[in-house]
Amino acid sequence: MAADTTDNQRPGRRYHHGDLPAALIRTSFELLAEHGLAAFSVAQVARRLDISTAAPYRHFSDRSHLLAAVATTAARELADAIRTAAAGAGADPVDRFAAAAAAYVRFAVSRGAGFNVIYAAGLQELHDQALADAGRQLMDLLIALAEDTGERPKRDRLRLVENLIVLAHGYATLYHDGFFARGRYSLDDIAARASQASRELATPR
Amino acid sequence: MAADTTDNQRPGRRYHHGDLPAALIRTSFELLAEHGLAAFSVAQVARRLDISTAAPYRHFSDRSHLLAAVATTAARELADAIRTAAAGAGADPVDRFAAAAAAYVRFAVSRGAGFNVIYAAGLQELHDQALADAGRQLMDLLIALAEDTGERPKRDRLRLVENLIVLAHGYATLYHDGFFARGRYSLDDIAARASQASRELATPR
DNA sequence: GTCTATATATTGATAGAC
DNA sequence: GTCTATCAATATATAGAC
Repeated sequence: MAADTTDNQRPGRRYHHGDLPAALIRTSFELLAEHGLAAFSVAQVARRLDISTAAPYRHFSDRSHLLAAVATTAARELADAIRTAAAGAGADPVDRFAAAAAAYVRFAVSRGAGFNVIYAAGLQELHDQALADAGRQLMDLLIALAEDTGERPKRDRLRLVENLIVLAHGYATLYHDGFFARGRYSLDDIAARASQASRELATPR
Repeated sequence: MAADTTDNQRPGRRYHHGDLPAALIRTSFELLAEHGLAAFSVAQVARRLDISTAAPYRHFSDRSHLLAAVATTAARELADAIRTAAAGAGADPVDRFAAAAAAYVRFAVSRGAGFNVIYAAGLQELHDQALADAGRQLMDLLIALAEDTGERPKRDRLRLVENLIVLAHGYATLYHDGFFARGRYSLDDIAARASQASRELATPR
């Protein structure tokens, strides 16, 4: 893959940052949204910030620890986005549940980070408490939204949460990977589809 | 990432193949199932086959053309698997539709290739006719299965196909990425969940 | 805290011997 | 058709100068 023109390393034009850790996390989101988790590299983050490739390692011991910080931020911001969407969807629990699915799709596509990053395989081994807590709170939020949609056995409630996650993540992933590109769907279209399918699954019958 | 112990390159133990192109495709599926599309490399395929890294390029001009051959095989075999599953599910169109979702999940997880590979962004630019045909036939099969489930406007039928794809691909992807690992779900559990959700969305209400 | 420079690994891909 | 050898990129990560 050719380097972005904005990532060219030009010695002599480097500069210092007031808050490099925050800048690293912010730029990581940009690259995740553009190229996905698989293509994420510390070196590319550094290039885009016009700093040396060594600089990030002063603040994060390795690639995984930077990604863990990104994942923690993502989990918190995603939970906020879902809370805001649910609050704006009114009083009907099914409306709120469906709004959560749309919010997930928009967040995952625009920021490049969803459950794949928050629960990424390599990050669980770090036993990062902040990440574990943020992930847990995100799950608890989704479970609460599912429970509100109707009386169900606990197992069915959990499966409803699972359905929302899979639908929203599936739409976001396939959209990012270009599967829907030839259909000329916009991000709003995709979010609406995930939302509608979640609504149908959540509606008692 | 450390190389697999089975991928160690040991000069002196190399051998020739009767049908290297077929072996390359077969081994590519193995690596896709283990590490996913993002980690796929021609070099690793060669290492596992105990051949030089140059050998594959006698049969496929570059990485993309090898992947296109893999994707074409995947599309055909996936369509076969779905046809077989539908045929074994009986006469009820909803049963057949649900069986297709389960078949997709099993295929995508066990072979490492689903819509993400068949419709991978980089492969569309090759304008490979065999791949395009195989992908089209796969889609036509899913559309036919969706149409059989009930009278619907064309737009709703297409969205039902889309829902199946997203659900099945989402379950397969998140399972492969380890999201369901801590829940101790088996592949059969995951396939059943994708199937059940597809069934609910396909059931007229 | 950031830089330069470096060590090491892996990749995609090619040239030329056999 | 396969091998050896090699090149240019790119990656992670570290040592030591400033």
